[in-house]
Amino acid sequence: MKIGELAKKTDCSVQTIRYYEKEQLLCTTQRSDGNFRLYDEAAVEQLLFIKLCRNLDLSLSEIRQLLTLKRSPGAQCDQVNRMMDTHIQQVETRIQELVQLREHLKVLRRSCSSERTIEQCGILQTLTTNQHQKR
Amino acid sequence: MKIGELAKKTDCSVQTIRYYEKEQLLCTTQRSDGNFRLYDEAAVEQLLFIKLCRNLDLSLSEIRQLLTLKRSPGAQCDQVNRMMDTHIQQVETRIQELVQLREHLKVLRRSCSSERTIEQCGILQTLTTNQHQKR
DNA sequence: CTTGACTCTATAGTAACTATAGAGTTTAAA
DNA sequence: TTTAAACTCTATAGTTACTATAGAGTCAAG
Ligand SMILES: [Zn+2]
Ligand SMILES: [Zn+2]
Ligand SMILES: [Zn+2]
Ligand SMILES: [Zn+2]
Repeated sequence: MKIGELAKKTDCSVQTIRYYEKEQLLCTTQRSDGNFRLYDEAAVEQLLFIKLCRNLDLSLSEIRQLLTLKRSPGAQCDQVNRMMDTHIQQVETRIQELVQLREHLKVLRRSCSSERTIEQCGILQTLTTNQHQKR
Repeated sequence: MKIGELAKKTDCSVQTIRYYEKEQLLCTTQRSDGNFRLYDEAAVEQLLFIKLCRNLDLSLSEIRQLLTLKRSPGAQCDQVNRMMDTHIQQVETRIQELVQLREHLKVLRRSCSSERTIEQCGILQTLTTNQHQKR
């Protein structure tokens, strides 16, 4: 199949597929007489694997590692598991950062109501005068 | 004061300050005879304001809008308030996405233990065989 | 008068795409 | 058979908010 069909089957844009090839996530394929890329079912599988990983927010570099690991089926699982653990930890940290941020934003938001002018704006005042003015 | 002192006072890198100038978050300043940028206290204030906004994850474009608004003190607050509301909503959404993602990752992680080989890896199997294999 | 610390501009790199431009290829209808 | 539409190719630039150079100029102290 040609790249357009692969794109449709995997719900992935044509440019993204070419990008993944350049980034070594998909190996270079056969080409037709007219220099069009030709793919088989294995390519569909691989691209779907990549998409699932991206949905888990794994980076392209991490996915590249996973693909390499898949090619040595006798090796131990440790690396895969460690990658997952690290990744989960990062997501956890990010969630906590965002929860804190949300609280900051909500407090700030409460410092203003709609009927004010910019001059009286509680939000802008807080952001401006915070620690460094009026002692 | 020169750019290095401003950088120290605001805990902001010299390159970032120059970048903010290019992006119109800081206006172009006076220059010394030797073409060095010269700043006053107002610049310190403004840069600290920008930093606080960045800590709230506001984009440079949003901050640019806020700075513009600050310059028309008679106008109404609506725009500021609307920007905050939108921003809070985005953070909320992102938190929910990440919480879901975390659950996915945890389930996936549980499908493997350390003593396995890649071939038996529950994680890789799940990612590979998901919907599209085995009917 | 030279050394070192500072500053200047311009350019490239980061991550993971997305969006062109300009050219060639293939398929189908007219 | 011509021609038009639809597809594909490569190469390049843009996105965000910086960071990191290179190569040159400025300034103060010793
Ligand atoms: Zn990760
Ligand atoms: Zn307000
Ligand atoms: Zn926002
Ligand atoms: Zn495993």
